[in-house]
Amino acid sequence: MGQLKIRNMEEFASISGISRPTVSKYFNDPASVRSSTRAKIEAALEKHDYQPNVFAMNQNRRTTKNIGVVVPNLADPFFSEIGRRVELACIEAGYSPILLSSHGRAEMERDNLNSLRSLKPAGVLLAPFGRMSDCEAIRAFDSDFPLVLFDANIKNVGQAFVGTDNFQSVDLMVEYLCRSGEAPCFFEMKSPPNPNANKRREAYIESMERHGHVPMIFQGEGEGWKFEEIGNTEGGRLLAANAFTTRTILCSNDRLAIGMLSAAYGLGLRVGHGVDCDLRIAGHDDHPFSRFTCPPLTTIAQDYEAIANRAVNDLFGMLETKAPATVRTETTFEGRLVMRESA
Amino acid sequence: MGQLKIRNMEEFASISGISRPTVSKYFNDPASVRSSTRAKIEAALEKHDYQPNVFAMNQNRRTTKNIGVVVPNLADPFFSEIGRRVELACIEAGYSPILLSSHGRAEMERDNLNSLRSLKPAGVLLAPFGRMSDCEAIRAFDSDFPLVLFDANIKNVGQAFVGTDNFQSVDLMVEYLCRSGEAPCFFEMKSPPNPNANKRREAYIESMERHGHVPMIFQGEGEGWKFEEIGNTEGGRLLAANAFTTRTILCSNDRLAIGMLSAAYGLGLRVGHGVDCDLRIAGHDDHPFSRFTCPPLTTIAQDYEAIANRAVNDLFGMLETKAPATVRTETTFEGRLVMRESA
DNA sequence: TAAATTTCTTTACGCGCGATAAATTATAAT
DNA sequence: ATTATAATTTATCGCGCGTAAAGAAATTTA
Repeated sequence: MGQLKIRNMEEFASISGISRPTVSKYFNDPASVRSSTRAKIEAALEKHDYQPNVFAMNQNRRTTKNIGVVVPNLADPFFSEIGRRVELACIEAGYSPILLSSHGRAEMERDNLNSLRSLKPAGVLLAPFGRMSDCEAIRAFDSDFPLVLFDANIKNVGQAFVGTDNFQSVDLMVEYLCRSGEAPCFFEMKSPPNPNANKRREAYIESMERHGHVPMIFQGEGEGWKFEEIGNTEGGRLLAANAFTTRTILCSNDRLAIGMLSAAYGLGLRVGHGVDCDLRIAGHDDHPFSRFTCPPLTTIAQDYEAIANRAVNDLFGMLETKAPATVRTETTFEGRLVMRESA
Repeated sequence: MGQLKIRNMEEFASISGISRPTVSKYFNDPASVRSSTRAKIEAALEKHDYQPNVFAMNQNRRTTKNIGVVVPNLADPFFSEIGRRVELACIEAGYSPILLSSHGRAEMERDNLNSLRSLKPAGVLLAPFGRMSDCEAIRAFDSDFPLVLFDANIKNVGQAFVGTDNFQSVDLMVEYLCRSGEAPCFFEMKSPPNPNANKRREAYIESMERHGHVPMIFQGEGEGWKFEEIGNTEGGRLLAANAFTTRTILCSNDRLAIGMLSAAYGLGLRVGHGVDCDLRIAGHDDHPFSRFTCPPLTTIAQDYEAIANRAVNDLFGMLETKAPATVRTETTFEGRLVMRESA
């Protein structure tokens, strides 16, 4: 690397034998300069490892290379997984992702968006809380920055939405459960903090009716994001009271199912699809630990990779075409049935 | 809020009736201006919601308010949990945390540190990979920025280290297991990616010998961070082969234990401390899901909150005193035995 | 080879703020 | 009221880079 410290672009330009404005142009877009000068710059770059001052760049550029990525809760493996992929896709595309978690609190989502404002992001990928969100704040943000929603949709907010088709995925599970045994009860939280819960309930009802069954919905008390605990205590209570009307239970998400599996184990109930089993439990999301529950959890796998990539592509598409206000798109990917032993 | 848009500090200063340098001083440290002028500024602030340009501030300030927080893998609940607390503690103290995950790859740890360089952070909190890390890079970073290590220690790197006392915690578990039954075997990965694994093995050996037992160590093949899978396949293989020399197994961490619990379930082995049980399994870390395994996992709880707070305090302490090179401190917190049903 | 085109250099200015010195004013202490 | 001290104003510079305009140089086209 370099012997002398390079303080600024001026110095680097003179060292590389190119004028500063041209060097500036290079860093903005290497393809915008002649290949011979590009070669000179890159030769100098190898010898002297200089990189432009980020703050000065961002202050003066019309638009930064910052991409905000906001998720409701990084402690939830679903979001840490999808956040990870989004982050990497942004880096790949030459942008600087800024990953922010709202730690399960809607007011922090608002704060995060406000923090992002001052970073003048080129665009933002947001997995909103949904109706818990400060929708006004999000809408305002939408009108100021390119915004793409993922995981949870808000009507007419953002230039695009990318997520999983809950109606398809839940129907897939209901169909499988019905075909392989009893029709499933549905277990969820009474006031769920996560946005897809309502969609899944509706999808369950619709699917059950289509299959000629009466929907059977059971709700657990409890607030916040402690799904496992609620699945354990509330689900366990219902199990112990023999409240479920069939011996097959579809949980609104895997974390509830994990809690309920634990409760079933404690009650000495044998979960699985075998003839010697007492009940079947299924989930939704293919949580990273669902493969290792006892028994392993039958669930719906969301296509993390596809969702992340599509969301990023949708955003970058509008960034590059600079399309001001084209049509808002909604893309949903199908869930995949993952058959394991619990149902 | 404001009617007219405020473009810069100059405008805001004139609106609030205070000179720009004083306003600048205020934003640097509100306590540094007289209370009467502070009141004027804050009055204007309420009416016109202005905030200084972050990029201009960071470009010109000697030191920014940025704090880098680098963890090996946000997908691991341990790090997402401790990262979360560190993040919040930084915000509380008026700094801007920048949370970066190295996604399980040591070379990305290096990249993350390099990215941070250009953000001129006031300080950095790093949970390093340990010997997998590019120690040279970390050392170089250490000499350029205030650095505090947490979770995993590297000799003489960083101004401070904060973590859990593995010797105490493992000893606590070994003692409990010995007193309540057989002495434990130790299960770990042959080449573990996480840095505390070696410490825990050594601690196990030391503790076993102190208790008059011969250490019995079993190692599973496998690379990377798929602990559950390795615990499941490799641990399951050892269980099936009846390879463990006692019926009590202490796993190097909870995620391995979770995998092994799943394997034991599949093998029809009854895990627990009851007289009717086939074996006992214990872990380490009090992973968020350990309460919901089947059976619930007996483990060691690390004091996340204390570690996070202490690490942040250590860093901010040296930031404020501007102590150049005082004594390097190492702080370890004790682990707490969490007795559940698995052992 | 000359003309047309692209790319580069030079020059100059602006971005929004931090920092500082000197002059001024407000507050506290005597 | 007088002095000492602290805080503020005024003025001016610097940070590192983006951007624009005009002319020079290199490249392509005719």
